[in-house]
Amino acid sequence: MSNTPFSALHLEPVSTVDRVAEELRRSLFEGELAPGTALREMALAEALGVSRSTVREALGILVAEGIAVRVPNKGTQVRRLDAEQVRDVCRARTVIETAGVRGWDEAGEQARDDVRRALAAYSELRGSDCTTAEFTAAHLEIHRAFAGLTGSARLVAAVEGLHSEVRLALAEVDRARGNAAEQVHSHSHLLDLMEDGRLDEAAEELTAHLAEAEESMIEEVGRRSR
Amino acid sequence: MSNTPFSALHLEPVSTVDRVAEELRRSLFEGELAPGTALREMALAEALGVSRSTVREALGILVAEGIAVRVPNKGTQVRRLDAEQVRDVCRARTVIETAGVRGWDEAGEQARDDVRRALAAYSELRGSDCTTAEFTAAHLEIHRAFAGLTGSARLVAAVEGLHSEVRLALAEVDRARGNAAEQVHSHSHLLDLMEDGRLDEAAEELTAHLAEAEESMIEEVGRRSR
DNA sequence: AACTGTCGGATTGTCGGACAATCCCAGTGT
DNA sequence: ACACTGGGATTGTCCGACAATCCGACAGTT
Repeated sequence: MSNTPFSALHLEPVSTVDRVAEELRRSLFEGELAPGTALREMALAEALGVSRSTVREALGILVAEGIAVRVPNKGTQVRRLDAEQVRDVCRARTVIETAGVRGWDEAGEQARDDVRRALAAYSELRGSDCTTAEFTAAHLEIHRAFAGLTGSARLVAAVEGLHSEVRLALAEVDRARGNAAEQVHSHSHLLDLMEDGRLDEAAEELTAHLAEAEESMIEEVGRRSR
Repeated sequence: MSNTPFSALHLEPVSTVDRVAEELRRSLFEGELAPGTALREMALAEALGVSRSTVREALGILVAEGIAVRVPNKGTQVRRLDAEQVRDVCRARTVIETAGVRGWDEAGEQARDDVRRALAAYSELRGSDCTTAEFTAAHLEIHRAFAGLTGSARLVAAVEGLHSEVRLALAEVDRARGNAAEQVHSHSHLLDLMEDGRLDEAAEELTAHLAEAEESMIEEVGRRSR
């Protein structure tokens, strides 16, 4: 392992395509672009001041992430989630995240600390003014940390993809914020259980938590489709 | 649910990009392109008789699937797996596939039958002449069916992505074929356990099976890097 | 000899334009 | 009410171009 004094340095490359993709994500999660909206390549290119090729590549990324769908010769549009798909997402989340929770003991100290940090950041965020999207992001960061307990970068990546879809379904929903205090308490309780080594109880609690989230998401997509 | 007499019909659209991506996959899994090989856009475009744009988009797909990596301004190359990454892949597989096995009872009859069918196809394939890649594909199909038991299409997709990396690591390995009889027996035993409702034992067995696979994969990538 | 600066070739990232294939829709005819 | 037809819009793919960046070689400095 190379142990130069610059090991911690890292420069992330940001291409135009990346910026376009990021801007689209932001717009989607913020709810500016409703599910089902057609993402025309030309229109986006002109709006963003880039070429069609660039937009096209960025759209490819969104499709790969699952937050947009591309129908051949028809175009790309913001993914539309029905109840069945929401169930699918939540089932997948439950599998991965509970695996993480159950692996608390074997997880590295680093991973465990990620959970604590994410929870702390989330509870501090409450009250301060921030976008709904930002609030959701902080919440999902906790669940990302749960996945991190598995010690598998690929499972973390998978969960991140699932979270993208969650954010899509929750875009512009304020109700998540309404019971913020309750949410913080719930997660904090979850962490306590893990710290106490009561992992099965924690997994059960997490499953219930996700089921609850699933319910409100289904309710939300139902409201939207009406 | 629309129940027309044509419900089973489905025409998959195959674009040039798709064909290029598929051809690259085939070549990778067949071991013609070793890990670390640089995938130059121009060279590929000329070799395949398509434009650079098309190749570029296809490469983007491979990158999204995780079987190639793109370094900005440097290019795309076949993913190189070290021991740590193989461990990561196998950990992820274990989490998802054991979840499927444990969910045998709740899984639909359809999903359970997929497992039986995949196993049957695998055992029939043994002995007949076929590519190593085809053999591996049939084997992984069983594991895909395990993931299918979770009832989540997204987990299945995740496992398929993982399997792509597995095939990358196993490219051109004949040893998987050597103990084919043993492999078939192992999976068949696994299915018996599930049919008997001894799910915990099955999950344990699967975990051991995957650990074994992990070991031989690590051995393989070690041999290659030497 | 080790380090630094410079140059040229190769490759990528992004752009603009082009054109056929395909799709959607409205209008027409029966 | 249904089938046909034509036009406009959009995508899929191609081509050519150029700046930015990277890599290796080579030369210069201490």
